[in-house]
Parts: sequence; structure tokens; C-alpha cells
Amino acid sequence: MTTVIPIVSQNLRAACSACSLQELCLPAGLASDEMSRLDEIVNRKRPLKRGDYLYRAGSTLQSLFAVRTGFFKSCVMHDDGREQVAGFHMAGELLGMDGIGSGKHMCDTVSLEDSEVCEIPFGELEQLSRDIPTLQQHFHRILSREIARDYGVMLLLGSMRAEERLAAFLLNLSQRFAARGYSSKSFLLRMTRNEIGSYLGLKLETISRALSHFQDEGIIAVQNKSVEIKDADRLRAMVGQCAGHQ
Amino acid sequence: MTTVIPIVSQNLRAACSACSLQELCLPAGLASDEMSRLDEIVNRKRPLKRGDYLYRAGSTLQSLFAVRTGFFKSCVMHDDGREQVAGFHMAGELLGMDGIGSGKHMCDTVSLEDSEVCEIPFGELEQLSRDIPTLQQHFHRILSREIARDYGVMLLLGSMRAEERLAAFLLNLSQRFAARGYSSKSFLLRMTRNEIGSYLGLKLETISRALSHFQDEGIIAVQNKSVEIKDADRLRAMVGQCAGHQ
DNA sequence: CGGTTCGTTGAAACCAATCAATCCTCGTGG
DNA sequence: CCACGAGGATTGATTGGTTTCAACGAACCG
Repeated sequence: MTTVIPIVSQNLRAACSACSLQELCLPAGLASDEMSRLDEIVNRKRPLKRGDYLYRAGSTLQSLFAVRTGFFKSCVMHDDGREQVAGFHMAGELLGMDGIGSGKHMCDTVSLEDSEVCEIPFGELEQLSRDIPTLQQHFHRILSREIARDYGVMLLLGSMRAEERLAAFLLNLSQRFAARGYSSKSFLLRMTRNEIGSYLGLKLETISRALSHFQDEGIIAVQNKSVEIKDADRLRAMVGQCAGHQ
Repeated sequence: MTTVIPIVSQNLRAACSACSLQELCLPAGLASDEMSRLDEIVNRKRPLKRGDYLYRAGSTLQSLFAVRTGFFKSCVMHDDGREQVAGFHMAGELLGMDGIGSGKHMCDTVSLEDSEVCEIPFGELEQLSRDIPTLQQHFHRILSREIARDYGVMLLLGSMRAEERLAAFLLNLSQRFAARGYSSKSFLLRMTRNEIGSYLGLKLETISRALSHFQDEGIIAVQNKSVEIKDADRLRAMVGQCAGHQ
């Protein structure tokens, strides 16, 4: 429930230049002097407990956030109270970009485990990206990739059936873990079945059934939150040839 | 089928400063001297016939495009050939932003009626937005609004039922026509039932049935491509209180 | 005018939601 | 340490909305 957490200005902080997420994150591709200028505007190491809100829908956008460690979900809310998970976010990803247009955050973003983020004041980022073309270009790429990702989700929600969606979801998670140096075969689901269902436009029972079915088929092994991918090829085969094209 | 159309450099062109879409489009908020600098990089009045591709998925992104007149759809394609409409675009909207991340367009964008676009070379736009903070900020807002729009579509695809989706779609079109000075009550659907269905994650038969049902209820009047909204309130009421929450 | 694409409508099949019961897991406090 | 409770997960039976299949009608274009 804690919403606002004081930002501890860490002088012994790990700088972007020393951060292992450098290549995934905002500073990717910057020269070292450019990176140190970015370092100056970033407030590092804001810690969040599981369940803490990073920001809430409707609040004024002042900063973007980069995930340093941990796991987040973003939820959009409909007028009538229906809520949907719009995305899950892990280390190196930039959060808050949906709020730039209106100056207000469009979604709630919540920590799903104890996490740390870097806070990047947006006004200063705009200023700096005028001086550093590489930063400007990379920021544009990050914004654009979010749009491209959303197109992928639209394709998933609009034209895949239940088990196909889940297969695509698991493969996506697997890839992202791999890109961060974790195992692509074996990982923990940080979110509940209900949250997976919300993201995939399905009910939690459907997720549960599909996971059980994959397990029966020997494609994965599931136990609670832990998933092991035993046959990635068959998982890939499920995406896109699930007989009926809806 | 025509893909590449030579760009006619028009000197007698209508400049941004004279364009009625100014407030909706990229130059919104610019001072007149700033606008004329933008004018210099924009190639105006590229005409397209119905069915022409503005760009194709996989082609190199060189420019963004602003719709001057006409109507477009963007289609994302799945590996297996399944195709989905990711958006419909009308006057004043900026196209091509999904391709900045990879340098290649992620979708096909096709003219649904004879149209005209302004071409904005992306490299020059980035250069100019470093010099003109207002332009930079507005461009960021446009990118972000596209993300926010996508979140809305995800909500629609993930948690609304068929008639609710269609109601939301009609209201969205209505609003966008109104913002451009056209009637919000009566307009033409530039796209086929199949394309509407693809966008909404439904089959064309479902669209047809839902339209007929709305008409039976006296909410709208449809005849082929022409739609008249007779009871916008009931249409609004349908979105978000369609009993079952999926 | 003839062919093709697009749209409408009906009946049946099917997939995922809903309703419901039970079990598991984990954190908490006695 | 164990009992307890609450939230999360699994599984089954049933319902219902949307797709699918099919046939027909209307509009459009060469």
C-alpha cells in the first residue's frame, strides 16, 4: 500500500557505467562521457517492496523509471472498474512512457517482488537528449519498441486461441530471461495465474488448465510458480499453427 | 499493388502553416518561424490511390508520414500468415512510428481510399527536434499517445465482448471524425466488415450480426458503408456495462 | 452483364467462461 | 511448533457467446 517512498540519494551508488544492464537499458550505445552526464540526472536505487506502487494511474508524470532488479506489472483500468494487465516488466526495461502524452500516468505500475528502480526525471532527460544525439535516438527506439511490442500483444489477443497465447507468453518470458543471463529453460512465474490470464485476455481457470495440459503433453513441467520448458520446439510449434485460426 | 510512387516536389505546396490539420498534426504548438523550418524538411502531397501501399512490413524506415487526406489501415502479420489490422488512420495522424526501433517497418500500411500524405524524413526530424524543444516534446507526446492508444486496444481485445467492442469502435470513429470537423453522427465506414473484425479480434459475420442488432434496437442505422448514430448515449452505455465481464 | 467481392442470415459446433467444490501453500498468531 | 485462515491453484460440469459452415443476396467493376 505504500505509495511514496523517499528517494535515497546514494553517493556510493552504482553508476550506469558500472551497471550490468547497461546494454539493455537507456544508456545503451553511449560513449563514457555521455554516460556520465546521464548518470548525473538519474536517481538511483529506489527500493520497493512487493505490492508497492511505483506510480498510479492519474498521477502526474515527473519521471520515467528503469527497472534495476525485480519484477513489475502495469494495469490499465476501465471506467467501470474492469482492470487488465497491460504488461510485465523486468530488469533493464523503461517504465512510464505511456504517460508522456497527457502528462499523467495511464496505468498503475506495481512491484510483484522486492525491486529496485532508477528514477529518470523526464524533463532533464528531454534536455539531455537534445545535447546527446545518441541518447535521443536510443530513447526514440525504446519508445518505438514499446509500440511494436504492443502490436504483438494485439496480434496475440486478437487472433490466437487460449493455448497459443500461453505458449507465446512462456516463450516471450523465456527469451527475456535469457537476454538477462538467466536460464531460458527454467524460471519462476512472478505473477499469479489470475494476472497471466488478465494479460492474455483469459480467465485464471483457463491458464491453469492450459498449463496442466502442456505438462501432460510433456512440453513443460510446472509446479506452482516454477516452470521448466522441456520442449521449446513444440512450444514454438504451438504458436501459429494451432489449427483453428479463431 | 503499386508500391513506390515518385515524390512530386511541389513548390506551390500548401505549407504546414497553411494546413487545416496543423493543430492535430506534428507542428501543433510551434511558433511560426519554427513551423517554417519544419516545412523545409517535409515533402508534401504524395498521392496514393485506394489499395496502394504507403510502406510494407520489412522495408527500411526512412520517413514518417502524416495523413493529409484519406484513410489508411495498418496490418501486422504473423509468421504463419495470419494478418491483423492494428489500426485505422485518418487526417492529421502520424504513421510509421512502430518502425523506429528496428529501422524497419513492422506493418503494412495501405490506403483505403484515395489519399494524400506528407513525408517527413526521420533523420531530419530527429535533427530538427534537437533544435526545437517544442517539436521534440510534441513528437514525444505523439509517440506516447500511440502507446496509450494501444493500451486501450489491448483493454478492448482482452476484456470486452463482441458488441461492446463494436460500440467502442463506433464511438472512437465518431469522436475522431468530430475532431476533424466532420459529423459525429453520420459517417462512412471506409473499411470492410472483415477489416473491422480483424481489428476487433472478431469474425466478419459477428460484425455484421452486431451491426444488425444495433439497428434493430434503434441505436444506429446502417446501410452498407454508411452509419448513422441515432442514440449515442445507449452506445456509450453498452461500453463497460455489457453484463458479463468476459 | 457476368463475375467477383462483400454482406447478411441461419444452424450447428466448439472453445472458453462460469459456477462450484476441493486442495495446496504460505504467512500468522496462538 | 502447530493450527488456522486466506488467497491461490486445480479440476469438473455446465453454460453461453462466437466461430464455423453454408447458402443466398447485394453491390461493384471491368
